[in-house]
Amino acid sequence: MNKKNLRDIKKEATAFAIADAAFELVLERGFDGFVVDDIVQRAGYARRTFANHFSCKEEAVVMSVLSIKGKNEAEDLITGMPANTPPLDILYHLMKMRLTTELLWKMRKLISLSKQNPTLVPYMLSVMRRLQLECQALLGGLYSGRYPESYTHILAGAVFGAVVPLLDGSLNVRFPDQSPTDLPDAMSFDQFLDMTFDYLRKGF
Amino acid sequence: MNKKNLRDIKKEATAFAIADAAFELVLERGFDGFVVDDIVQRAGYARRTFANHFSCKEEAVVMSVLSIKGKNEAEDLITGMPANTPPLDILYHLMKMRLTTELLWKMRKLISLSKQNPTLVPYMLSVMRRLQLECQALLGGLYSGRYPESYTHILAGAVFGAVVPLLDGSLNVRFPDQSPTDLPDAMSFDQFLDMTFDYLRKGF
DNA sequence: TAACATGTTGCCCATTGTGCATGATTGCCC
DNA sequence: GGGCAATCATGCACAATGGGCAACATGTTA
Repeated sequence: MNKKNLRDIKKEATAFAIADAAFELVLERGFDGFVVDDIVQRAGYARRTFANHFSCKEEAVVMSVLSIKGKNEAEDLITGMPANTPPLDILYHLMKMRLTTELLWKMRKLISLSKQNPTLVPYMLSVMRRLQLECQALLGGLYSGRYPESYTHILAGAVFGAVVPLLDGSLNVRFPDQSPTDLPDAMSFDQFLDMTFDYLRKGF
Repeated sequence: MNKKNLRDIKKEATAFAIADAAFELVLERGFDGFVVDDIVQRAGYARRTFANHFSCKEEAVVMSVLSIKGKNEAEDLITGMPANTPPLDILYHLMKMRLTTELLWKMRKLISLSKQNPTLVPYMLSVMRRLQLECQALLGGLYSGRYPESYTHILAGAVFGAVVPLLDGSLNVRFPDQSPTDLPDAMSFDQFLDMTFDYLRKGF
């Protein structure tokens, strides 16, 4: 789609190699337990290369959630659906496809890290927005002309905006990797998603 | 409400003094045209104090939009409305009250600055989230018990999420301080807001 | 294959982040 | 009002970071 040059593939690979190393380190030592040199040493790159891809440690740590490959599957799903499927339904399946168990697990880890390190929060929001732009691009390409551009943008914004409250942990939601017995009074992530889309479908 | 100590008031004052100085400088010289020392020198504080309030230059620059006082008026508006007003309508008036012309003017400036300096984007998102949390708190306090907490959170998330697409300038919307003749084919911000709430009210 | 474009690296240094200690200001309780 | 506790602003010192520049390595294109 957007990436095809071998050069671009390698560039993306180094970025994710560094980001993954950063995520490993933050799990092992906590956010204050390592420096940029530790990241690039583990990933096998130079410190200067780090600055070519990320503006700070926070960004690298958080970007690792995007290294999870759910994008291609999402594209296949989209193209396989009836052409008259409403955008909201497309987006529902897109969310369930893109927000894999592994991605949500990483998210949950980053959420708990954000409690101790609030500097992570802006970059968490940034990652959510990246996911949103991905979905918008898929939606826009599929519905080009049939819906005004503002419609898909507002819809995607509302969907992701509704999910963002999970970032501060204020909602009692159990993520897919958590045991139901751990959080007996929490609703599951799937239930939360269904409820959210129900609101959006029927109106508030 | 949450702030009443003289100490807290002073602390908030220094933060906004620094943030306002940062915003002045970014308008005068562009984001790369000044350093933290320039900010604190203009505001009359020490560099160490800057670090007590902000984690980086980006954060200081964008936080200046929150220095605009629209919060108290918003609270008064809320308490003056009928008790059975639906949350969506409350939120509509809250948005029109809180997103003043001056705030939107600053936002537009920061949006154009973000084109040249993408590092600003995460902190722009963070500011939007701060505004969202403000509104959630007002809503939550007003409706405590009558609606589930998840409802107000999802609603506020959807509303602000729908507004966020304005941040990348992908939507052709004319801000209140712009002349209609400048952007003949753009919809006004008020029209955009009305359209957004119409979607949210009736469902997608 | 040759010219070109771009990613990676090392070097260098201005800028930044932060732990710690200190004085000044404010909150609180008697 | 007086005294103690909490915390804000500040200075210092030093590690950590960001980014310009130039060299080299690798992919791209004609």
